Amino acid sequence: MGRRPCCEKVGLKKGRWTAEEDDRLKKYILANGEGSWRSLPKNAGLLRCGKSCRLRWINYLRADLKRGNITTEEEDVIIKLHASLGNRWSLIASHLPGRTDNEIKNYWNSHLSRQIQTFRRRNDDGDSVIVDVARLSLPPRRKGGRGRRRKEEVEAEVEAEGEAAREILSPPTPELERESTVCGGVDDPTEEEIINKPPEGRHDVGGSLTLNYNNDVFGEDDMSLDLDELLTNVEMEWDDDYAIGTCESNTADASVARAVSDAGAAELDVGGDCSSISSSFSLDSPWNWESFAGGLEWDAGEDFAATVAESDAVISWLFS
DNA sequence: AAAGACCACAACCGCAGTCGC
DNA sequence: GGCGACTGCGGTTGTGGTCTT
Repeated sequence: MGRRPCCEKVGLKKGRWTAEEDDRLKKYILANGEGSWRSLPKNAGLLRCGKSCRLRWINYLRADLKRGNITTEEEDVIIKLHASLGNRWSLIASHLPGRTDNEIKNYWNSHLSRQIQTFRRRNDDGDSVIVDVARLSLPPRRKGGRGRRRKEEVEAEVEAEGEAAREILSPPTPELERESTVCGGVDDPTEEEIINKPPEGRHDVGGSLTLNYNNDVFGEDDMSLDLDELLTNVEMEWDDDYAIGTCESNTADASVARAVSDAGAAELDVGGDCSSISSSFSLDSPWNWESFAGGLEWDAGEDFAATVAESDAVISWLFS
């Protein structure tokens, strides 16, 4: 026994909407308001499924939709939110006025995921435990529901999620307690080398960092999240305009994204199922571990108090 | 100029959450 | 509490336009 179709499909039209259908739907909704999608097609004189009408209105006909390409700023927001929220397109869209979840989903699938996939590397012999720290504190997904939610409910949810998103976008910078042997055993480049070296070529940097999370949620005093594998091999490739970060990791779902600000600062995001770590640094000066760690920011979720107990890096510069 | 490949985006489909009866 | 109706969401597919050969 199959599922009952969402609406009677016999005789219903599928495929692209015509201008006349758009006009009819738009006029009906402007006159009668949204909702009652099941009965809407019949009342509006459309040979379409109610779901199709809803999609058409939400993704195309609504007056508050923003047209045009996704801007760099919007792309930045999408990358950051996706690193923390995953494929929760509607939630991501709620932070981009005038953009729909479908639009963002399409943009991600056709642009961003490919970019990121290009720089993603996997190490098949990894057995690291995946701890999705950032997502643990998120509210559960809400799906469906009959009728409209009360306005207060919606506002409260948007506000709560907005707070979370703001924290993700600008997390507090933790105080780093660096050990004295940060560059142990490896010769740093001289100041002259740094000054004279143009921001191009290849900088290979190896480092490790351990973060300890005080975790009351799991009833453990101290849950250690070892990021050694995550940051074992970070390679920076310089371009005229931006830096691209790649990361080799045993963590199955670690990913790296890049973002560029107008000021010329680059940002390396290490996201995915291992919390979210990012560091900003200027392209005007050569990249190094100190500047990366100095600008280190992360989002550990509101239920977690994150402290850096140990930070340890072995650095090597290989100028090509 | 034609054919095939590729890409972007619109639209569809099925699942799942919530509500009213 | 069970069930069906309704709706929102995310994955997937289809289609038209553009680019490449």
